[in-house]
Amino acid sequence: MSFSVSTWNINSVRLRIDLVARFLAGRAPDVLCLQETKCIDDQFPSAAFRKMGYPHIAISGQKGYHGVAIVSRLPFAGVEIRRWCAKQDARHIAVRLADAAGAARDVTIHNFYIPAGGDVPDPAVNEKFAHKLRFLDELTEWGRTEKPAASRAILVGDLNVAPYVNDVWSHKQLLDVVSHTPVETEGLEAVRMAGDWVDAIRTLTPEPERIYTWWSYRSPDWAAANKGRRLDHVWLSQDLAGHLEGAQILREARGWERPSDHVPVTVTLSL
DNA sequence: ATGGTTGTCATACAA
Repeated sequence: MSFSVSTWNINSVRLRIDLVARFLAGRAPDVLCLQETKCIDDQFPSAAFRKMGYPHIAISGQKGYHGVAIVSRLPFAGVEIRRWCAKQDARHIAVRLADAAGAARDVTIHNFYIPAGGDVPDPAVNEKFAHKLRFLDELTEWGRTEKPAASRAILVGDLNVAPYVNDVWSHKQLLDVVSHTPVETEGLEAVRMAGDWVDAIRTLTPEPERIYTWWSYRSPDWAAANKGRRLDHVWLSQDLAGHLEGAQILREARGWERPSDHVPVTVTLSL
């Protein structure tokens, strides 16, 4: 069985439900993980997803900010929502796929939206950056103590860190820019190592090939300038990494009408 | 060195 999971920071699921429909009609992943849904659970467009063939829906929303969701063709056996850094932010949701999911049964999918961290990369003067670093530390501790990737697990999301040299358009120019500072890139690497996760995208496309999943709205001609960053990730537990078949970063979605600043990332496994 | 855009909700804040 071929199993596919996508992750997409949609920057308001209500505003861009037609773009989600276009993506699902074309790519049809088994599971889609969304970040920055920006609405409370009652406002989530569940009916539209059901109509598109995604009847299984797990939501952790909040008013105006953040918000994550997982929509699926395959049924869930359980849903877990965790809170981080002693805040109520909706930045994580996980599902376990049910026996009825066939070969994908018992796969757990964690969907994260790590704090962006504000503009100034100094935790002493920027509380948002301090929060981001604390979040990374908590994730490392989570990986070390709870072993979330001990078996059949996938971690996806907008991790808001471009960890490697060729995950940004200019390593040198972004060393002091939030998302690519050494404390963040080393922090995310610590998270990955502590959990024993495998970076699926970089396994298929190793450095030094450049990979981006996000282009700022502030660049007037994003495609020509191509000043992107790889902020969106798919990580696999070791036992699933051997089943990795392919990946797709849908760059063209950045050029759709009224786009998100992030594009969908899809990984396919042979289970 | 600076300002550039977007969404939500209310005219500020987060990204």
